[in-house]
Amino acid sequence: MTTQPAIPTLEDVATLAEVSTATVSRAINSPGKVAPDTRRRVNEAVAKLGYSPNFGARAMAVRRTMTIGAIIPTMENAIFARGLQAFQDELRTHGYTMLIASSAYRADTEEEQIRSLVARGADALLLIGHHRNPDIYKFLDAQNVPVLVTWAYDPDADRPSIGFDNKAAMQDMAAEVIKMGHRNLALISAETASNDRASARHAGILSAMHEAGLQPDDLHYVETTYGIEEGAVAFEQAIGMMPRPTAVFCGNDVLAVGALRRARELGIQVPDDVSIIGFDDIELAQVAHPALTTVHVPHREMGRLAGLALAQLLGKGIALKPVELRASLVFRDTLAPREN
Amino acid sequence: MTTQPAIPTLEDVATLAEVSTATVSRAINSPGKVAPDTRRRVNEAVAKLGYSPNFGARAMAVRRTMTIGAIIPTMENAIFARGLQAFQDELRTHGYTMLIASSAYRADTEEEQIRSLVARGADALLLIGHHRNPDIYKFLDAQNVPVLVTWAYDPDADRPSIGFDNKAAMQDMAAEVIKMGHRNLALISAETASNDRASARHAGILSAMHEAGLQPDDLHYVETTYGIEEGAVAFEQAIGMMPRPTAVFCGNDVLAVGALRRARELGIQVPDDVSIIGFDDIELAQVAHPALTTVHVPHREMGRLAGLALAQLLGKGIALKPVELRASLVFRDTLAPREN
DNA sequence: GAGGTTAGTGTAAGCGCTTACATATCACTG
DNA sequence: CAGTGATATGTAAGCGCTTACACTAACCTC
Repeated sequence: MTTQPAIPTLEDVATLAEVSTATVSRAINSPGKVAPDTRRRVNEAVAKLGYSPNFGARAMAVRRTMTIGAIIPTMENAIFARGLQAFQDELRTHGYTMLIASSAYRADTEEEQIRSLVARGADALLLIGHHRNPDIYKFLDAQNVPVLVTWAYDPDADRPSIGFDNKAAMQDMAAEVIKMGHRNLALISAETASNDRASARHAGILSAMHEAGLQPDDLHYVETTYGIEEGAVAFEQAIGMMPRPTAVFCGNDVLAVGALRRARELGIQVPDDVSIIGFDDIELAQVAHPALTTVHVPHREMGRLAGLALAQLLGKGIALKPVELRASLVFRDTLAPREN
Repeated sequence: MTTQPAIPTLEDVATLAEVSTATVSRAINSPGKVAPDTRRRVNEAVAKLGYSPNFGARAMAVRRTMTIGAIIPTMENAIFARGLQAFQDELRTHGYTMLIASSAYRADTEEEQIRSLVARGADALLLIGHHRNPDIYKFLDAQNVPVLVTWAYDPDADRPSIGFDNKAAMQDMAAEVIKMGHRNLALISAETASNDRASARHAGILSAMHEAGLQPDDLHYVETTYGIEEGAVAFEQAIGMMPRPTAVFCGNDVLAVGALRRARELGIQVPDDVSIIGFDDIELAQVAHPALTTVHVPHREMGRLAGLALAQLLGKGIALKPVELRASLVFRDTLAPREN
């Protein structure tokens, strides 16, 4: 059994290139400060040894990582994928790297992930939604890690957010649905325990109902975990309630697609027998058949602006400012007026 | 303007708790070695200061990170999400953390990501597919970072893989399709340039055709980038070729769903006018209408086994062994016999 | 040709942590 | 009660890197 060859370090490179470690460091990080010939020798040594700088050591010496952490509730089902992609692309143009973690919609896991990303030296964090344990915000302050909230917008929260008003968006949609004559409504909501967007969307419907003079009790409410199958099960439950709903709101498109499928399986016509409304406007919404009526979220714009804001904060010290984006209603084929 | 409060370090905790840094370190990492009373004092100091250990410094001192890197081609569309989730879950039970990066199906980006994860101290790497620049494998050897390949299986490759035989799986499916009477075939393939799974699937179809006495020329071939819309466009192209194909294979379910949609838009009946076959069996496949006939990939099992293998390698020095899993055919509603 | 730049390089301290080793206590044991 | 072992803690070196500062040599400038 041969002994492991040691992993090459800066010093090994320096020895091989016959220069000091300082020069190697400079050759790598600011090539302009080094004579061309020296640079060449260093590069050759790097290549020959298969040298890779130790990120941890570097981070320790310069005291920043050029890394920004993002924690999203889920990686499945692409709800956050598009926005994150834009976020990452934007960061990249500014020289930052994104580190990503997912919390499975659990507050305790999210907290763990926050601590882990901070430990890994994230220079800043992107978080989804405002609501979380105040202790963790205190911790972030102690660690001096700035936080930007997205997928939500609340100018009054103590952390800046770049996003849209979930409640207002859903309220607009609900108002339209009510205007079309629907009176018996249902909502299949994602779990609201640690998801302030879900509660806001719920509140939006209630608010629209209130404006239209409907009673909160007129809304059948089913709460379920995330997933297509879960949406299907919830739909079956909702459609069985009395009086039977003529319009079923879903907290997100994934649940809506599940609902749509189950409706088909039950022989219930959409939108003739029942209307189904989603939220998010992910790609799935267009592919579904019939194509889903939903609330369009400006994923890419949100991600891009968030990346820009954070890069500018870190790079130029420009403070984070709340930015409100508009969600819009997308009417496709799953919503129809209620004939009376 | 107040000056930034310094970020608390081990030493700050030590001072506050009136012990040495060594004791704090022990109190945190092996509480059993520290007197209960001391431990309490340390914990209080940690909480009070909002202390978080510096991961980089720790990694440097212990020379490992308990972190495993995974690089997947894409985060959109959830193809890899389920497998990765299982991978992560398994790693977690062994005390490892997963770091994830996506390469957008680009070889150069993947190489960058590999270097970045290695720099960050990944103790091992999970990679999709065997094929990549030999230099990068050399680099990984120099850095002494073990690699496990997945989503593919090739016992003859010089790196161990845990996955399935893409060619054989697609060949099985193609044989069935041919047996059903289809003679005019088309394949909408993902880009094969840096995607050995895509080429293997292509090869599988050709192989089945060969067995059945068909000519390779009888397969219309369209290559496209990843995405639902891309699948739709490619389908329109494929269906216009002469002789008109009666069965269209797709390199993955995402392309297949796009094809399905375009077929509907063009008024082409599936499976009466044309059969459409996917690959992967992601959730989307069941939701599509008609439900997609596809090749089921054992995502979860693959992820779990990969995680286990890596954890055992790192923890107990158990060498990685290639493991072949079986992909299976799932017949749903988009494939029908060809009436002659 | 003395004085002043500038470019290129080296020396060494220090980033925050772990851990081998040394030391100090204390409770037994025979 | 000297000797032993267990338990708890401290001291200090070292992990791989960056960078302030110091130094040298070459090149101007007047």
